[in-house]
This record gives sequence, C-alpha cells and structure tokens, in this order.
Amino acid sequence: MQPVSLCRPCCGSRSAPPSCDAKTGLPGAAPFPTCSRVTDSVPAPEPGYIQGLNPPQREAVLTTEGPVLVLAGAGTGKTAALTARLAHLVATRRAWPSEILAVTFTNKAAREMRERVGRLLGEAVEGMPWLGTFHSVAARMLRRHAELVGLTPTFTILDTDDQLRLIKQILAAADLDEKRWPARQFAGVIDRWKNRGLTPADIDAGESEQFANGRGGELYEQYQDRLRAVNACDFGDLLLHMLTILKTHRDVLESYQERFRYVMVDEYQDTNSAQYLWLRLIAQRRKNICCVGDDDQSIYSWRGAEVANILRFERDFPGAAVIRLEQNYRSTPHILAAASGVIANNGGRLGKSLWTEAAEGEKVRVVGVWDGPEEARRVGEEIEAHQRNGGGLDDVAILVRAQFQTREFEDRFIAIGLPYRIVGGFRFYERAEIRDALAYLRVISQPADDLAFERIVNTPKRGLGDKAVSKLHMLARAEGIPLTLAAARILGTDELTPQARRALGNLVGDIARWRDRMNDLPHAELTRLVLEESGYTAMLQAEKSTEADGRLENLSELARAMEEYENLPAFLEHVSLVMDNDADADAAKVTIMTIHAAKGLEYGTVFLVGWEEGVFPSQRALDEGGLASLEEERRLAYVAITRARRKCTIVHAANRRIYGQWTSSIPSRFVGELPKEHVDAETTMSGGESLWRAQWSEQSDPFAHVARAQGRGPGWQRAAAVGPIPKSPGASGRVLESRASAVSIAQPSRKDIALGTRVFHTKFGYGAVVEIEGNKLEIDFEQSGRKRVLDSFVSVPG
DNA sequence: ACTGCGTCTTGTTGC
DNA sequence: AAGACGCAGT
Repeated sequence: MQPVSLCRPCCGSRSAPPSCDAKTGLPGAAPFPTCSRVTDSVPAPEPGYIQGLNPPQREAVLTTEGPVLVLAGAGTGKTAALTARLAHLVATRRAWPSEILAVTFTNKAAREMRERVGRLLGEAVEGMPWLGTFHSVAARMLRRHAELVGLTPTFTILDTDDQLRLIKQILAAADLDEKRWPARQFAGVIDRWKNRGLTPADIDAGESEQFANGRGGELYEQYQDRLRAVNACDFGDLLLHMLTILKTHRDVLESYQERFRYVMVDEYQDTNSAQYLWLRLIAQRRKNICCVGDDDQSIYSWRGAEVANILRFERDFPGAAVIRLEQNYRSTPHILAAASGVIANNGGRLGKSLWTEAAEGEKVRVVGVWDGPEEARRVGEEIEAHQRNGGGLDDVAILVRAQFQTREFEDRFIAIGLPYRIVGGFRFYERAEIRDALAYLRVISQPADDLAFERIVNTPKRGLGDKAVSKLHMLARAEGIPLTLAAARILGTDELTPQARRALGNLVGDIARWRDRMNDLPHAELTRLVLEESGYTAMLQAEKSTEADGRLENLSELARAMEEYENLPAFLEHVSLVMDNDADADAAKVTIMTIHAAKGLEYGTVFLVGWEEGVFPSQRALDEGGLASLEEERRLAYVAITRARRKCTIVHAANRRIYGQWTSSIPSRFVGELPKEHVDAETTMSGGESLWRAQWSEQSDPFAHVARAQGRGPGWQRAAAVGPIPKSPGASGRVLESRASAVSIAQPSRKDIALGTRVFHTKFGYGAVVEIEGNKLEIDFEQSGRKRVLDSFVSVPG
C-alpha cells in the first residue's frame, strides 16, 4: 500500500502547497501521512477521479485514514466527493471493493453511487456487495447469521401492513380494547424502541408504561416471539437483530471489523440510534469511518433520526477530521440566499455558509393564489410556458409537503394533458392486487409465512370465511405449526364443513403443486401460472371495471418486472426493501413528489406549493412537536428551496380544502422568513387584487391597515404577524381554532393566567380557564361554553 | 359466508 | 372526504 499518486493530496494545486490545514483553515484536519513524500517537482499525473474537485472535496477524498466528518451543504458536490473517495480507495488498493462498507438511506442514492463509481473505475465495481441502504446491507448480513436470532436465512421482511395485522392479533389476544389501545400506536412505540436499539429485554418498567398501562414490554416480547414464529422481520428488526448479533457474538463482530477496512456513511444526519450503534461497533477497530451529512437537512426525526449523532461526531471519534463543503454548484445566489435566510432562524446548527460562483439569476418568486385549484392551474400554465420556451419537463418538479396535495395537480394535469409522474404516492408494491400476488408467492416459497397465507386463503373467494380460518388458527396454535401445515392436517379431520374442506383441500393441493414447480419453472412464469390457477385473474376479469383492467395490467407488469431477478427469493427481497418503482422513467414528465422524496435531487425549475400555515409547516408538527418539530419543518423548507438550480417559485393559496373542509389560510411563516431582497412577490389571483381585498376585508382584519401601509397584500404581512383570523364566507369556528394552534408556538405563554383564572374575551365574554397548553387556553365561558383560544385574546379583569 | 349499508374514525413525511 | 369497521339481511 504505497501509491505514488497519493503523494499530492494537498489541495491538488500545482505549486507546493504550504499545508492542507492552512489552505482549508480547518482546525484538527488530519495530517496526510503521505504528504512528506511530495518531494519532486514533477507531479504524477492526477487520477481522473480527482480532477475537477475543489480543495475541500479533495481533502475529503484523500483523507482516507481515521475518522472523517464531511459537513456538506446542499448542492456542494457531496456525492461527487463520496464516489471519488470510494474510487480512490479501490484504485489505490487500499481496499477491495468487498472490503468497503458504504451505506446510504435511499435506494436511489445507492444506485447513483454505484453507477458513478462504476464510471470512475470502469468495470471494477462488479463486487461492491456492501454498498446499499442501511436496510439492504443489514438484511444481507442478517441472512448470513439468521439462526443466531432464531430465524432461518429465508425470513420474510414484513411491510407496515403485515406488521399492523400481526400487532392487532397480539393486542386482541391480550384482550385489549382496540379503541383505547390502537394497534397503530403500539406499532409506533415498537418502532421507536427499535430505532433506539432496544430489544424486549431492554424495556424497563418505565419504558413499558408507554403502552397499555405498563404492559408494553410484555406485548413487545410477544410480538417479537410471533415474528420469529412466522420467520419474519419488520424493518426495525433488520438493524436490531444485527445489532444483537454483533453485541453477543464476538466472532461475528470481529469478522466484520476485520473485513471492512473503510466505512462510509451518506446522510449521516439521518441515522437513528440503532444505526449509529451498528456503525460504531463495526468501525470501532479500524476507525476508518467517513460520515457525510448536513445537520440542516435532517428531516427524518419522526423516523427516529438523531441529529445528535452528527452534532457529536467529534466527541465519538476523537481526532476526527472535519471537512466542510461550502461551495454550492447547484443554485443561483438568490436561491441560496433565500434558503440560508430561512434556515438561519433555526438554533443549534453546526453552521455553514454556502457560497457560489454562479451568476445571479432570477429572484425567488412568491406567488399568492386564491385556492388550491387555482394553484394547480397557475403551476400548469407556467410549466406550459416553460415548455414553449424550449424547456424540458424532466427538469421541472413540484414539491409538496404531504401526499394529499398531489391530487389537485394530478387532476389539473390530466385535464390539460401535461405528462407527469408522481413519485411515492400509492406505491406499486402497496397495491392490493400486487400484495395479493406476492402473498401467493410468499406462501409458496416460505411455508411458515402465516400472514401471507391468511391474506390469500380466501382471495379470491372460495368459501373459507372467518370460521374456517379461526379453526385453522386453533389447530396451528395447539400444535405449534404454521397455518399451511395446519391446513393440510385439518383436512384429515371433520372439523370443517364438507364445503370448506373441499375448498381448502383444493388450495392445499394447489400450493403443493406450485411449490413443486418452483424449481423447473422460471419464477415469472410461475407467477402467471399461480395467478391463473388460483382464479385470481378470473376474479378480476369478472369485475369488468376499468379499475380491474388496470389491476390486471399491474399484475402482468409484476411478472415482467420479476424476470430481471435471478430467482424468487431475490425478487421478494427486492420488493420488501425497494420502495421506488420507476416503471416508465423514460418519457419526459413533470415530477410531483413530497419534499422528503426530493432530498438529494435537483431540478432546474422547482415549484414549492402549499406554503401556508397548517400545511407547511404542517398542523401536526405545530400541534405536537413544539419548537423541535417546527425547526424540522424549517429544515424541510431549506431542503425544498435548495432543490432548485435556476428557478424557484413558492406558491401559497388563500383557501384550501383540507380533510373535506374549506379552510382559509395565511401564508406560511417561512414565506415571511425569506430575505426580501432575494424575493419577488406577486399576488395574481384570477379575480385580481380586488378579490383578495374583498376577502380579507379591513373590518374583520385588524392587520389590513398594516398591510396597506406596506403596500402589499395583507396575507403577506401576516406571515410574520400573529393575529385573529379574518372572517371569510366559508370560515367556521373550527378554522379559528386550528389557526390559533398554528401560531401558538411563536408566542411566549402568559404568566398571569393559571388554571381557574377568570378571564375576559371580547367575543365570548367571561369564563374560567380549565386547561392550559402552552399559550392555548381552554376556557369555560359563562355565556358561550367551552372554547379553545389563544391567551393573547383574553384579558384578566382586575 | 358474503354483501351492502350506515357509522365511525382519522387523518404527514418513508426505509 | 375517504376508508375502515360493524351490523343486519340474504
């Protein structure tokens, strides 16, 4: 290991650099062990993967030994640096591709990295078996050691749906009221435990209190037992089980510590505790771990991500080199400044200042529209204009906060014939027919998969209802065998009605036959055969609706997709881990997706829609998460803006239908946080300004005079201001409440109000405070009953 | 055992 | 508003 090419790691400048540290100005940057060898004045030719990298990027690539934290702002060429680093490690023979662990969060990111490394190195990437998402890498490891946690290597990975059904069964068996203790909630509790790396044994009484009056731990254990019994894992288990194995089996841990000479982690700010512990165990020995991340882009705390992991990296890995990538290659200065202006409102950041050499470009536009449909119309028109100017659709994206917002755009784009693609949404593999088909395949390849069996036992209808299935369950539980086996055995008894017995007999026979054919029939063919013989296709054909036609099409699409995989298990693995499905990525289309899904991507033209209080930031974040979740929403805004290369348009609507109710809304506070000098605001509703004015009439809008004095539409000013809601025709009391909670975080709560305080409200009169939640009060009014109001609207008579 | 109807709840983000 | 769920009817 003595590559000559490494001898010029310092910034790559032609003249001998003074020192790396001086150049980057970074304290604690690890010295390059090879620097001293730069002696001659004839530099070796620079490898291709280094060319075009800026000094800090080079440093990130060439600082191979020891812990490295790369703080990479949005659009700073993080992936370029990461892939070059990978290429470098391989090209200089520091490690074989199979000796590098490289984890990302999304399959997209993993795929991209694989492709780029491939391009840098030629064919050499063939074997990068350990490049993938946390979950796919963990699954791969777990399959090798499954028996250490009581599974077989063919275990199934359950999706949320299966998981929920299993939990429901357990809660029902425990005789818990499903209303009082919803399965969803318990799923959340389990998830959080697993994210934190806690097994049932780690749940103490306090933790256990989180569910069912302290029975949480016990139920968690039952759930895990049940999973093991059906030879299955949920997502959290992939990591948790591996963690358990690494902790309890020294030999396994050491083999991985030995194997992985280098560890690289993308999007480090998104790691949860389990992932963090897993990484730390593996990297502990060699300490060659390079984490890349951006605390400002941490947007997955709801999934257990701990920003703390990145904030404390230097403490975890003493002597870590910290490298900042701050030159942005993506966006115009206006866009960058807008994003920076918003994110500057957050506290506790590591701090980075992005800069760019790009030409100034256009300011960020803020557009106010009347309502949701008009928003879609406006965006549609602008995209058509963009097309007329020769712009391509592939370079345009519409980013929404939540999935439900895509609907409006979909409707509109269908109407005007604008090609679009919705990323995420109703994912292919989550559709009922696909899940049914997969369940058949799971039953065939995995005899213990009870959940799959339950799913298909009566789909299509074959007269096996609840009664028959519960008898099966009883037998299975009594004998401790999987349902498929119980089914075969129950046929020999007279437990079932003759009709049910015949139906079940057929099914059992079918499954046995299909299993036999698994080896001689290509799996795609097998799928077609199963769908045909099970009567599933017939069932859909009988429906004769356009919907059913679509489903049939989906099924043949499924069979086609399978052909690309080596065998059935490989395909099933792919399905359980892969969420994105790019069926027809070829045609030029506008992309509609959530901001979360857009992380890591970039587009020339970006529309950020629905920037209204309650939508973005989302009402839920405002209600439950306090400041922390508001800041996460703000980071989301930062991610959103920084997706744009040249053109960023932010849209907010004055009225929107949410959960079936028309709601009038004020612009998002994030709109108000955009630095004015980088923004062009316009309020172009089809009704013109007058309509806006009429709506937000002065008499009911105490801020109208402020707005007018500023010469802007009132909504604009209100983004930052906090006040009562103007009455609009559709506005109801409920709107007022939700608005109140929307702004509550910005205000400190009052000191002069306590439970029982008698207060006065200009509209509702006198009443007593019965509940205080931050600055929201619940007041029992003498005249008008109980209401929730903001404390700033009441006075204490005295 | 299945179907249709009415009632109820429940509403983000995704590996 | 939409989907899940429970109930009664066939």
